[in-house]
Formats: sequence, C-alpha cells, structure tokens
Amino acid sequence: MWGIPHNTPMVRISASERSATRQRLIDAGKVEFAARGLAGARFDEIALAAGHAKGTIYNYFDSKEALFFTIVKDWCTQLVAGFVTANGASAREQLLEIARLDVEIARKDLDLARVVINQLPGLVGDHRVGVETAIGPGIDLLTAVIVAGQERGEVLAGQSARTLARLFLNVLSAIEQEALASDSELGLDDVLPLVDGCFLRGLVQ
Amino acid sequence: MWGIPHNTPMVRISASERSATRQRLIDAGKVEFAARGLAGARFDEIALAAGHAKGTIYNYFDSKEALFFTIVKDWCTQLVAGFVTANGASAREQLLEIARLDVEIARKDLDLARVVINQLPGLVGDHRVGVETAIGPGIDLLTAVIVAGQERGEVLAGQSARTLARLFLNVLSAIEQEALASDSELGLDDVLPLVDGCFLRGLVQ
Amino acid sequence: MWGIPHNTPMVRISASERSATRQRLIDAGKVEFAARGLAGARFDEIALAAGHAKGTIYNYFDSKEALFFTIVKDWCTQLVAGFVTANGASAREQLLEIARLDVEIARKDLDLARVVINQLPGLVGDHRVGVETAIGPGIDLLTAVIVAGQERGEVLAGQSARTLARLFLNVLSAIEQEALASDSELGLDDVLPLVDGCFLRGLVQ
Amino acid sequence: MWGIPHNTPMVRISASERSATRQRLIDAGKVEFAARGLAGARFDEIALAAGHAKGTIYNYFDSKEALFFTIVKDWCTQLVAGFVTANGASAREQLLEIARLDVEIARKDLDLARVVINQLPGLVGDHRVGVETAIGPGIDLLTAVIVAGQERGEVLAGQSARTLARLFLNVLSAIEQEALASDSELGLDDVLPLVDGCFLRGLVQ
DNA sequence: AATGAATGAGCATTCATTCAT
DNA sequence: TATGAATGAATGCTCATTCAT
Repeated sequence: MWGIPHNTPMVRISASERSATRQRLIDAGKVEFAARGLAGARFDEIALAAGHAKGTIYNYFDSKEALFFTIVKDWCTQLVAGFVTANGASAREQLLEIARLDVEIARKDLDLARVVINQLPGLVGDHRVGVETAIGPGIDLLTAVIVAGQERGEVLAGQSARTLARLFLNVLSAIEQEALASDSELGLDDVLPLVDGCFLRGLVQ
Repeated sequence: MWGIPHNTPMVRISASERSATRQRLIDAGKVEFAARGLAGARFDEIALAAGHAKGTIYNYFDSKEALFFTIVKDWCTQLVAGFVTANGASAREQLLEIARLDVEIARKDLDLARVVINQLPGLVGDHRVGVETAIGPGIDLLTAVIVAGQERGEVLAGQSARTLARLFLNVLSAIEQEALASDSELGLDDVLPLVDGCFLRGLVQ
Repeated sequence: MWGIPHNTPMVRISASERSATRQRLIDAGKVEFAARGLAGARFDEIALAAGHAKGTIYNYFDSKEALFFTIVKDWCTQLVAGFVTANGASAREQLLEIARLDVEIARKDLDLARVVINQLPGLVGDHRVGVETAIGPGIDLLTAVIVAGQERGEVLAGQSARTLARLFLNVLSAIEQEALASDSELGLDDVLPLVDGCFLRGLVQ
Repeated sequence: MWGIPHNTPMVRISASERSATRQRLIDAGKVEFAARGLAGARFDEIALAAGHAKGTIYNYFDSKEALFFTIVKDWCTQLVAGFVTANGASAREQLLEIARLDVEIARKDLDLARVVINQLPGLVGDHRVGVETAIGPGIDLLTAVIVAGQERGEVLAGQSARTLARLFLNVLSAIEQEALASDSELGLDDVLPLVDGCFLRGLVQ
C-alpha cells in the first residue's frame, strides 16, 4: 500500500486529450450546424467528421441541443472575454470595439459566425430559453456599455438599455449576415464602417 | 353490405371553394411555421388547424417546402404590389415607404411576419435557392429604387445596388425582429423611426 | 351539391378492416411480449409478424407500453366479461369459476397467458401503475366475490378482501405458471384441482 | 512531461479486499435489479452505487447476466445452507422450515427478495437456462424433502416430486410477493401461516 | 377532390462491453 | 487491478409522402 496515492483522479486520458477530443467535436459541430441548422444537423455526421463514434459525443455533451448551445456560448464567451475598454472611451467607441471583436471572431471562425448569425433568430419555442441563456453575457455587456452611455448622455435615452443592446446585436448580425453571404459583394471589412456610419450615427450622440 | 360508402366527393369543387381551401391551408401554415420553423412544422398540425386531412395539402402544394415558400412569396407579393411611388419621391422616401408597407403587412399578419423575419435567415443549403426565388421580386424592387437613387446621387455609390437592397432588407428585418419579440419594449411603431434615424441616415445622402 | 352527405365519416378503411389490422398487431404483440418480455420486445418484429410496417403500429397504439397494456387489459376484460355467477353460488364456487375462466382463456391463447402470468410480476417503477390499472377490473371482481363471501362467513375475515383478491390472483398465476412451463409434468387441467384442493381449502370456510 | 501518472494500482489486492469489492458490487446490483429488473438495470448505476468504475464490474463478473445470476444463486445458497432438519421431522415441518428460512432471508435483504420473487418469472428464452441453473440446488433440496415425504406417505404421490417442488416455490413466491407489495396489508409475518394453512394443508397428508 | 391509413427512411439516444493505460 | 473513455449496435419513435378508395 505504499506509494500509490489512491485519491488521485483516476483519469484514463489526460486533460489535454480530453480537451482536444471535445474541441474536435465542437469544431465538427460548428460545420454541421452552420450547414444544416440545429434541426437538420445529424450527430452521425458530426461524429464522423470529428473522427469519433456517435456515442462518444454523449461523453461530452448531453444532447444535440447541449452541443449547439455550447458552441453559441463559446462565441459569447470569446466576445465578452476579448472586450477591453480604454479609459475614457465613448459609448460609440466601445460599441464599435465590440463590433470589431465580433467581426474578428467571425473572421477566425466562419462556421461559428454562421451558426450564431443565421441560426439563432430562427429558434423558437423551448429553444428560445437556451438562446437567451447562451447569449446572456453578451447582452449584459452591451447593456452595461449602453447604460453608461445613457448616463453620460451619449446614447438616446428613450429606450431601455437592454432593448437597445438586443437591437444592436440584431442589426450587427444582419449586416454580418450579408457580409458572409457567398454571393455578396460585401465582405467582413465592410461591416464596421456600416455599423458606424449607418447605425451608430443614429443611436449615439 | 349493400350500399356504397360515398365518402368521396363526386363533383368538381368551384374555383372559390378551391381558393378558400388553399387559403385555409396557407393560414394554418403561417401559424405552424411561425411557431416551429420550417424543419419543426408538422403537416398533421397544419391540416388539422385548417380543418382538412393531411393528404389534402398535397392537392394544393407539392411539399412542405412548397407551402412554406408559397407563404414567403405571398409576403413578397404583398410588398411589391402595395408599393406605389409618388412622383418625385426621393430614394429615402421610397425606402421608407417600403419599410412602412412591410410594417403594415406585419401588423395585419404577425405570423406571416414571424415566418419571414425569423425563419428565412436560418435556411441553408438547398433551401437558399427557394429563399432567393421567393423574395426575388422584393429584392428587385428595392434594387430598382436604389439604382435610381444612386443615379440621382442620393444613395452612396460604393456598393452594388443589389447588395444594398439585401442589406436594407436584412437590417429592416433585424429591427422588426426586436419589435416583434414578446419581451421587447419596442413595438412595430418604433420600427420606422429606427430605420430612418439609424439606418437610412447613413445609407442615403 | 346534391346527394353527397358531407358529414359522413370519411373513413378510408372499413371498421372491420381497421379492427382486423388492430387484432393482427395485438396477436403479434402477444407472441413477441411472451417470448421476450416488455423490455426485450422489438416493434420491428411485431410489425413484421403482423405483416405491416413499423410505423403502422403507431396508428393504433401510442407506444410499446400502450400495446402491452392493451393486451393485458384484453385478458382482464375477457375474464370479467365471462364471469357469470349462478344463484346461490358459494364464494368457493365463484372463485373456482373465475379460475376456470382464467384457465379457459389461457388454453385458447397461450401467449396471452404467458404475458399476463410471467411478465406482470416483474414490472416495476412507473410500469406498476399501468399494471394496476390494466388488471383493476379483475381485482375488483375478485374483491366483490370475496367481500360477499366474508359477509356470509364463508371467507376468512382477518384480511381485507382486496388483499385476498390479489393474493388469489398471485397464487393462481403461480400454479398456472408451473402448468405452462414447457418441461413441467403439470398441465392446465391440473390447475383447478390444485387451486381448490390446496388453496381454497385454506382460504374459504 | 516528466512523471508518470501512477493512476493504476501496482500491487495485488488482498483476498479480503477483493471479496469486499465483490460484495459491494453484489449489494449494489441487488438494489438496481430489484428496482429496474434485469433488462432495465444499468451497469453505470451499479458501479456508481458500489463506488467503483463501470469497467471494474467486469473484473468480477463476465456480464450483466452473470452478476444477476450470481445474486440469485447467492439467495439459493443461503437457503440450502441454512436448512437443518431435525430428526424425525415430517415433510410438512421441513417444508415449513424452508419457507421460514426464505422469509428470514427476505427480511434481512428485501432487495434480494424482490429480485428473486419478482424478476425470475419474467425471464424467458435464453435466460431460462440461467434461472434453472441458479435455483437448481434449491429445487434439489425441496425435491429431496418431497421424495422422502412421498415415501413416508405424507405427500400426495400423483405428481413427480420435482414438479411439486417447483410448484411449492412458485406459490411461496406468490404469497411473498403480495407480502412485499408496498400497498399490501399483508406482511412477511403472514407468509408462513398462509403457506401452512392454505397450501400445505392440501399438499401434504 | 378528399381522405387518412400505410409506409419506411431517418435519427437521437442508450448502454453493455472493450481495452489502452 | 482499476479505470472510464470509446465504441457502435440496437431501437423506439417521428413524420413527410403516397395512394387506394
């Protein structure tokens, strides 16, 4: 009985292996969800693309919905974690920074962007709860920025900050959607100018 | 066992009857598609709500997709048919008029609006073709307005008119989507000011 | 528009056809459930044996459990419906008559008997509710017979009639189970004497 | 990457440790099998309840069935080992003693009793072999007692001793089953009088 | 034209079993 | 020995579509 600490975690794969498998599943999920939507996505395909058996997904995610919302939450986490505001930045500058981050994320991971931008609006019924939960932190961040902007008089005060936050996200997504369309002449580079020139010009100041 | 069960109609139905049945199916389809999306909608429910048998739908529409896109096309037809431009109207006025029409249609038929606004962006793959076809006339109308506006120098000229048309529709939908959300403080009345103040201010002139 | 009563039921198959299909499914279900138990039975097999597609079962029964309990209830209904008591029959005679009926039903339909006798005791958890509901009328009948017997002093009074009813059914099933076993020397003809000689001799009078 | 994850025991475990682990698995198995039946039991749950990993079960038992029948055999072993017959005891006294032992075992281990009493009858097909093997010694014991009773003229001679033995076990189980039912007014204390008064009175002498 | 029973492909999910560590 | 991640066969159930009446 000497020598063997029996209370060490008896893992069979290392944390990095587990994490890698999980990431492969997530990556494959992004592709499939982007291509077929939540309802149309098939676990068979995701598992196959990830190089695993179908059952393996259930070692990492409870259900198809769980994998989907993990992906959406991942997007939201990146957005919130990446946001750093400079001292004395205006509401407009901060909103633009969020938009810039979002575009940056989309540029790195087009499938992720397609999932978030195209699929979320169409989710109805029970799935709405999952959507709201998953993107909640992003909405919270935007709301905080807008509240501060309203207090400084930079953002129009007639509407609640939360409503304006959701509106901002909706419109940002709408512009990105066009930019991501395969037959569009717009590219991701055009998103920020459009957000600033078209949308923020009316919302702030 | 004498007697034949005459359980099938033996006469042609009148054109008005046929039309009425078709409309009942469309109306029931709007409700179901709005509530569950294209993938989640069930023909059983649509038929039941319309007061018909499931098989009857196939006497009027080739498939679930066909019914869906008929509904979308119906929206588009209303939009295009309702548009009347005054002599000498500016691009901004004309775009606002289209937005006003769209809001008016949404107000009359919330389910139709939910189908168009929420479901269309999520359609991917083969369905994209159906989407483009169904909303084509609307895009064409907007494109024509924008082209004329660009020729008169009212609309920014850096982008193709078609791209701007799709962008306009996207953003209009995004704003309406927030306005239609059940927990939103925004209403349909707020859409036009937002389109004008936020978006058109940057797009035109 | 003359001549066609549009409010006649628009059935596509006659009631007898529907009933026949339903019965084929029930018969195939009996075989499969008897051979593999509720958990092990496969809908594929039942449908195949009945000469139908898998989905057809769902036009007649909500779920595997529903088909199973329909079968059990069918047994119970036969038992209750077949019971006719002679004037002035003693409790012992009535209980024997019920046992005789049960043996008769088993003789006509061995698979049905195997389902009821072998499978019911092993159902646990949520399934217990289904069991109690399905065999309720049989228990009620036995209880009524025993209550009357207790009032006439023919049945021992120390226990509740309902408990004795369930005990009677348990023991009857236990004896039949042995009689149905493939390698048993006992046959169904031996059940009644055993019930009377061994069990009722202690229970009544 | 220096350091080897010593997450596996490197020493043999002692016989007592092995035995304790085995017993924990058996105990957990009793609970799970009693609650869900053989088909419905999950190895995950058994392992979790026993404080081990799922794979560990396979170091002790070949399969789910093997664990199940080990449990059943354990019951049978207890029954046979506990039986001590007094000199000159009658068949009735010896059968009652076996019943008493069975009730005693059930009282000590209700889950074990539920497994044996409720689950065994429902096992069909290939599983029957396992059942017969597992309870064989118990049947042998009963058969020996009955054979001797028949030779002394105490037990009715029309049926084979083995058949009567199985019948006795069936009926004993049926009575215990009612006594174990959660909503029954009968308790385990009522089993012996019922076996004696109702059943043995007819079977012996 | 209308019906609705029948169909069967399709799919998410479960879980006993294996095996590399 | 112990582990638990990986596996993949198995299966209940759904539902768009067909078609005989």
